Amino acid sequence: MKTNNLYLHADGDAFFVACELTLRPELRGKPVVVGADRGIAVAMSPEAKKIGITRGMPVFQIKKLYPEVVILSHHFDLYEDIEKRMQQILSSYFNKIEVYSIDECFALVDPSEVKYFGGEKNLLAELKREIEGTLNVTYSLGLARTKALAKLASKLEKPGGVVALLAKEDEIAALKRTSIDNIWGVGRRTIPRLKRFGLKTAYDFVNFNLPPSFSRPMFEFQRELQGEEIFGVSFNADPRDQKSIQATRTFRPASTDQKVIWREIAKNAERASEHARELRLVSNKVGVFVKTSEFKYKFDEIKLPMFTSDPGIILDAIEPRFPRLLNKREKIRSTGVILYNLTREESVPLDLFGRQDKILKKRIVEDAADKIRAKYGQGAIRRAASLANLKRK
DNA sequence: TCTGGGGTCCTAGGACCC
DNA sequence: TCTGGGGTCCTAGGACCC
Repeated sequence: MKTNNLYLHADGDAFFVACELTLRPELRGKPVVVGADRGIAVAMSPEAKKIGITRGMPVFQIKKLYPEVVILSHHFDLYEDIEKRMQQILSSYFNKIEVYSIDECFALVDPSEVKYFGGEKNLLAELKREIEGTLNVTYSLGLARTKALAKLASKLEKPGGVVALLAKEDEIAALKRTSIDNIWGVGRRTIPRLKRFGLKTAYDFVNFNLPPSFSRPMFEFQRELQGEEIFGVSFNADPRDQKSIQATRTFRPASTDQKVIWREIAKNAERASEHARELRLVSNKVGVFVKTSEFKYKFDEIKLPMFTSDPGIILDAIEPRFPRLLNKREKIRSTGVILYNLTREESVPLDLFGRQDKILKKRIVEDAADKIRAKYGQGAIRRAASLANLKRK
């Protein structure tokens, strides 16, 4: 049975800025940037884009070059709240939706639905009216035969665009208008490879005979753009199915001091394991990295002696391997800790000696610490390591 | 004093087994 | 004696995404 599914993609316009403006309407019409704490611009209002600010531009540079720009720091709770309400709106229209990221959703659109609204134009207009009326935030909408085409469609007339690609000729025109640099799934490594074959647009990509040396995802994105349904809309993932958790922080000034760097790693291990405990997940493999002031990464991976979310055990495992990430000459600007192989606590098999069991009991201590932090703030409790030095205990 | 932070999936190659 | 051909699991590293 051949169905004619359609896919909707909704993409928040300058989402973090738009969310901030719901609380600070007096800033509307001004150049506003949301900058990840003292770091780089992650979202820009159209006015800020117009004067030349781009994603990734360092905040210090923006301040210097464009003193008139308002720079806000981010508030993820607010964005998540608006995302949830967006999810509710979409759920009231469609049976199957997928929250792809904090500012993007997909929905599977049944053709009967389109009919019910009297055509795709009406459906999209109605949806847009409801979203913007309720949330006071604008989204660009794309409707097409596949996910990849819908995503391409929503990009075409950002911000605030509503683009339906139903007729074949519209689809072709849209592919021709999209540069090879802006294709979902084709990243910075692959773009130059494709350009070497003379490809310039998504249309060229769709009609290109990909050599087998390209990876599977590349073939899948290509077929999606050709109109073949490869990616379905998946129901929202349970956070407990998450496969990794990471915590990383940049610190200033960059340092070669082992104690300083270790303290940062300890803080990250605490934050990552706290997050794991919130989700009641445990890990048996940990990754640790440092980033030098030249932006060079050094990475190591360590198998843990058991499944755990205890920062003490995690730090004990990292400690002997830590010195080889450093050398005297290179300054370190940030560190990170990543927990892999996340497994639900309740599904971890107990080992022969019941060690695992003791670890889980030890969790109670950490839980108490988490509660205190929740009540009195992050600084209330810290492991000795993140306060002081290499010699813990 | 200069550039966040947090994720997923694929692949090639080695170990091991029959 | 002179080395086939699978399968599966794990790992490290790379590529992609927001």
